[in-house]
Amino acid sequence: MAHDDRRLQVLRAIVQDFVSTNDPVGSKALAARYDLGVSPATIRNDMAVLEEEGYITQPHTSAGRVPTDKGYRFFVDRLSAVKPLSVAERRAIEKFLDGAVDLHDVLGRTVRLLAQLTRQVAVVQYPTLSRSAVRHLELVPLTAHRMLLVLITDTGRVEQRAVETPVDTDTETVAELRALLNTAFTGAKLAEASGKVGDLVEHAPPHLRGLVAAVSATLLELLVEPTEDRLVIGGTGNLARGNALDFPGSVRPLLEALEEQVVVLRLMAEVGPSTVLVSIGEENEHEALTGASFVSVGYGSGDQALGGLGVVGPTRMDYAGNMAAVRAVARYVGQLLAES
Amino acid sequence: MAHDDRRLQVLRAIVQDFVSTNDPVGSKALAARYDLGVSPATIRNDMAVLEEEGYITQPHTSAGRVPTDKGYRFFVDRLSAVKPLSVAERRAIEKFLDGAVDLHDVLGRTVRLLAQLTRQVAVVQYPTLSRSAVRHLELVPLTAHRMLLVLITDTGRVEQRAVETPVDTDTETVAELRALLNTAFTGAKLAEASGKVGDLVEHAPPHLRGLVAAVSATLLELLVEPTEDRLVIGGTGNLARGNALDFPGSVRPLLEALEEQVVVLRLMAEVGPSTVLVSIGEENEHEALTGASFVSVGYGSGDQALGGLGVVGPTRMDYAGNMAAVRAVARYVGQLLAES
DNA sequence: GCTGGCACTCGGTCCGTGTGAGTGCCAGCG
DNA sequence: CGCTGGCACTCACACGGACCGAGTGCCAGC
Repeated sequence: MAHDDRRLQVLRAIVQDFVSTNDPVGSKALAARYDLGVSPATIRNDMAVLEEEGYITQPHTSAGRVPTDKGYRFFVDRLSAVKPLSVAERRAIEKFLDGAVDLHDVLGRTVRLLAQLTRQVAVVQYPTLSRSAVRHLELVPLTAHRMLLVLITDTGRVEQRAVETPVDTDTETVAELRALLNTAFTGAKLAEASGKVGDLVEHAPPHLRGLVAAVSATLLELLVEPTEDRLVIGGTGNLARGNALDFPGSVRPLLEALEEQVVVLRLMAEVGPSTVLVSIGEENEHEALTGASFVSVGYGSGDQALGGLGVVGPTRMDYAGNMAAVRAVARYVGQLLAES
Repeated sequence: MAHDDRRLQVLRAIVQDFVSTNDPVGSKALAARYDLGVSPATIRNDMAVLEEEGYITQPHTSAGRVPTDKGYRFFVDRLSAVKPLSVAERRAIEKFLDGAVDLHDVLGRTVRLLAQLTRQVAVVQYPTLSRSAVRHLELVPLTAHRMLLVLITDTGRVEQRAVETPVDTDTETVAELRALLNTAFTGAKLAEASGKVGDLVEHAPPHLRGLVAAVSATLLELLVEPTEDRLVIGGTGNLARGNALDFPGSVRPLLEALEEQVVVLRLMAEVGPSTVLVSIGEENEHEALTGASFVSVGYGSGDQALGGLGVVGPTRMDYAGNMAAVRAVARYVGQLLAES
């Protein structure tokens, strides 16, 4: 019915207006700024219904309406068209990311780029180890009973750990060990690698078995642990930008939650490439994020994400724009990593 | 004279009181809380003098006094005793830093530790490459004309860069090249390494010369560039903690300056180990930091610093405590890196 | 089912007042 | 000569009432 239809247009207008002005929006202002073809009084009726249904609310009696989390959710799911990026923006992305020299640099540029495009806090996850493949394993002898295990993945990540060896080793043994490891693991997805470890130890020549076991143990640690703790964050200054109203209490818990990383990583765990995930206000499990929204997407060349990236901002954010920016950046990053 | 002496005690009391209460401090409160042995009226006279000399100021006519940057400077230089850390704190430091698995982890823990101890924003610089020594150089063939150069330093840093080779290479050539590089560079300070590059190219066997040149060029890049862009920041949530008065405008420019990294790195460039550097308010060159103070010190085993670490906070901070914390943490980090 | 009119609500702002912390100055005291 | 108590003065800030205007809900009429 034209009836319901207009009501949704009213909701869309409210969201758009509130996002751009940060003022609760009243019926009169709506009628003036958006061409809804009806009078303020009619809009008021629609607003009353929308409020009853929980899509909007009034901060206080004589103020305009503000979208609720539910309102934003509806807007994101049903009312917002994907906003294609301008040519200039696409070019900016390319230009910004080109010339990155290594993974660290790529992610650093990415996070700055995202923060700049969206004017929000940007987060970028390092490529998960479990979905990367081993490019090379290197052993560097430090002392007779100590060596450094270096893992280089096809996504450009480099991880390292010291290994205490049970027996003294000479360079020759190390070379042998290195060859053994690389034959076994090079090219293997890290997720599969964990499975191979047992095999390897079993089939290792007797004089190396102890060493292989020690190194494998460390390698396993490498595969499991650090997936947790790698996140690049940027644009935190944007939190202090908008109206103080954006974040009810203060930005402090939010900053702390971001530094925790775990919180964000858990959110990112759910994203795949191609589908942009939007988590709005109260939908976020972590308390510190209940006043914020999170827009994220996975990046990676294949169908499985290597990692996630996204932005965090007030629920009052430009969802369409941020979703577009996040998706576009993820696509470029995916390409970039596939190339290298 | 007892005269001047008391005036300095008054200044010290003002700083201490203001730091802990965040209220401009009046003559009466001073007389009550600190045992200065004189009446408020006398203190008022001293305060008038201190104000004339520029050590304190009144926010407005009928308010108490607040230290100026000059006042803090005097306090730091002449009035504050180094506050030794409690045994519990020392133990906490040890406990917190032990169990770090690699450099990234060490620095991550350090920054969290510092932020927690001081309740300020903490910054930790990665060990400068130029003062580290080469532990190992690794070449990983990617394609026939592309390889990855990995530099591992004695401080645990790992840097990598892709190298486009002018000619196709096979594994044997790569092995030869690797051996050549490691004989030339292993153990060398990176600062010296730059000098050796020319020599190496000249004396390289003819069939490798092109390769050596290409790799060396990349190596040089590695030595120069990334010293700029490595900084770990933590505890930014602490900025939003204290009174809003602490940072006049907002915390935004400060957050942005911190993300810039360059600003902080320039400050850190000046620090050596053993001497704690304190930069107060207007003393900071960068505009965004003029409302903040910066306490930093170098860390490293020898007499030259491998890098710097420190905290950033409002000029109204506990200088003695922060200086002690920063120094203690730097000492532990230095030890930790020397061991590994 | 839309519209214009109308009474009502209530947060924000402005303004005048009171209050209290803090000051500077001064005369007197040890 | 320096310290002290007293005193008049200043001024930010909190409090409270009045006013204003945006916005609402409701209702009768088209």
